[in-house]
Amino acid sequence: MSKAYDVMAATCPSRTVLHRIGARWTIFVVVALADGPRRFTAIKTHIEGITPKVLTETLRALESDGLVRRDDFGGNPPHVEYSLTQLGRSLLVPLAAVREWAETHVPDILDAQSSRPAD
Amino acid sequence: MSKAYDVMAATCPSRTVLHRIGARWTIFVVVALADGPRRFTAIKTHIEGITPKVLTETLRALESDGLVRRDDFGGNPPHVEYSLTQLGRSLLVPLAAVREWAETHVPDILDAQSSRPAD
DNA sequence: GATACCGGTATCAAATCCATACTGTTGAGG
DNA sequence: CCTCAACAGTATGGATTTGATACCGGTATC
Repeated sequence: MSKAYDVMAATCPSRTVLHRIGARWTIFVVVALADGPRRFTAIKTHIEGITPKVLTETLRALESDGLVRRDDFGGNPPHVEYSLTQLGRSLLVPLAAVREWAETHVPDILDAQSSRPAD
Repeated sequence: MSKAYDVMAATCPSRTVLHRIGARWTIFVVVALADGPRRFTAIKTHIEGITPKVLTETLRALESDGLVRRDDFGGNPPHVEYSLTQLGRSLLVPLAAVREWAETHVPDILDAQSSRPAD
């Protein structure tokens, strides 16, 4: 079985995909939507420190990639819900693993940053 | 077992860690080193389109985080090898999954980008 | 002498990110 | 009526990151 796409090739579409995933806030947003739909403000509150501008951009990008769905319930005050699509949920699997890795290995990295490399 | 670190907390060190992982080229470099040590130029060639400046920065960052080791064999022409540390190899596991996801789901995303979102 | 190899730097422009303030609409409180 | 808050964002302008391109030193080879 040969691969149809190779992330290392400059012209491969998978490169674009990976860059999107690697965008600064993508992983946070996807993980934030892991437990179900959330409203804009809820996401913003949940992901501490994200600015509305960047959150909007990230959500729009994820939406156009088909990872996130935006449901506007209209009315007032505005009511918009964001949720992961099927595709988004499938991405959640590897991203949750990355998040877990990050939370698990914080001490190792803090350690490495403050000491001489040994390994 | 409760979590010691929470990526969603603005002040949590895991946030920094995750941002590093999410840095534009980190995943490419880590994956590029998956099969063993490589020299600077080899990495640069392998990851098409990365510039030397960015590669240097990424490698230095990964090195200071203890994910990559830099071995300088001196001599001339220069001979420097980069390899994953134990910690780096452990990160490879989730990152390889992300890479795989990217390569697998390219069609879905291209599709979503060109059509109206339907979920 | 000219050129290539290797592992990077230097320089400057462009894209992205961040902090902060502000918008429009409507309902509630006074 | 006037003011304020809630929600989902925009606008602005500056800081940070990224990227493109050129260049460096030392050796070996042509």
